[in-house]
Amino acid sequence: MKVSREQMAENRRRILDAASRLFRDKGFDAVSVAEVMKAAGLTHGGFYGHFNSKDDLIAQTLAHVLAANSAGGLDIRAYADAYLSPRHRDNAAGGCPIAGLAAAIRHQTPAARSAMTEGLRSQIHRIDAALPELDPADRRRAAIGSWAAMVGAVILARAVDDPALSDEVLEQTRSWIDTILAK
Amino acid sequence: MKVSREQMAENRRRILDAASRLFRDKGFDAVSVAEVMKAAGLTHGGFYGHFNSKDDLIAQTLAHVLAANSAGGLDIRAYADAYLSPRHRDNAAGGCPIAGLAAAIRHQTPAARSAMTEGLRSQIHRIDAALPELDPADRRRAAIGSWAAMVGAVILARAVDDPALSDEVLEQTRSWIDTILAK
DNA sequence: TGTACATCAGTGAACGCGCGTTCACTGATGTAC
DNA sequence: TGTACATCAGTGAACGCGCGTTCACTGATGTAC
Repeated sequence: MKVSREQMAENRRRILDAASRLFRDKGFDAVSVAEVMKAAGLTHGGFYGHFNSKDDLIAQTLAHVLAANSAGGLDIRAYADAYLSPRHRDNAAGGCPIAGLAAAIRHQTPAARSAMTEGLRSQIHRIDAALPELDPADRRRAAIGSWAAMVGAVILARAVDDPALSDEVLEQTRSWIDTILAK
Repeated sequence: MKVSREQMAENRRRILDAASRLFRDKGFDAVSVAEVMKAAGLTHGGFYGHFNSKDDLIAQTLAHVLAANSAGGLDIRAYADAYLSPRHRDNAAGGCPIAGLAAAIRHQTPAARSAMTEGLRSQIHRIDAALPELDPADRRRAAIGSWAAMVGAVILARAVDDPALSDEVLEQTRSWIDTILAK
């Protein structure tokens, strides 16, 4: 049955939020349209009233979640600590969409790639802005280098089945970045 | 028709080589068993004479390709240059299986995770051994930190649709690692 | 060494299943009067 | 403000397709004599 305009807007938001968590948790391919709609409290048939296709959902979900994650300034030390924590590693569904989905973007549509590119650009800019003590050239290099290390460490820590090695990857990367940024 | 024992062993090797390239290029889900067999010059029906399932193929392919990629010592500077080159970024099919597949391992079987864990362990050890000028604690930290940055940079460079940003991610990460290891 | 035949790697049609997508239908919304 | 009705968001059955997997069959291999 028809619902009010506000209800429809809220349903759309719930679909995007559910998709965002499910995609980060299980990957694009392993999540079905029906699963997303069920998690949003709807049935699968209504999906195409909101999106043109699953690919469209993927692109819009990325834009949605990357916008939400790129707000505000940050304290680089505290940010790296939280990013490289076991808590973040174990919470892919609610964690950084770049760490969770960047590797899968290669096989997605141009719209999805474009959303990821803008998310990465703004994230690098945020980290750059959080390193005021460095001069501009070093700053950009440190922003990109430390961000690559953070993303790589979380991906590797999540891939590994040995908890000790997984913890070590996070801890050593955190310590490495700390040491360098403190130099 | 039946083939000789040597031919069968070669067929098995060709299946693993084809799977290794296809998985790195397109991901586990996007490659079908039939596609792998065709790339190996066989038909899909014979697949189950070599492997128990697609999951079994994935696990054995990982062990196969990670073993091939972990042989020999390395010169860290030259290795980082090649790893963080546009050539490596653009050659996922023939490139590092950790950069190409680590993020997808989370959703695979325990056997596949275990193969990836051993591959990562041996790669960290190789880099560690390539840094003899550092004392042991710094060495391990530098090995893990720089490896995380290399893997992260290649994944990010492959995700991005802007060639200039993609090149910059590689170049700045290379420069960052160089600067640190030269300190 | 030569021959007969049991073995078994590879073939290709067929299966069942889950997926993305479509569509006829329902009934609450919200507008025209 | 109240009423009649056109609109349309959501429902759930159904579709077609590609996938992983199975299986009866083929014919070269390699062993027993």
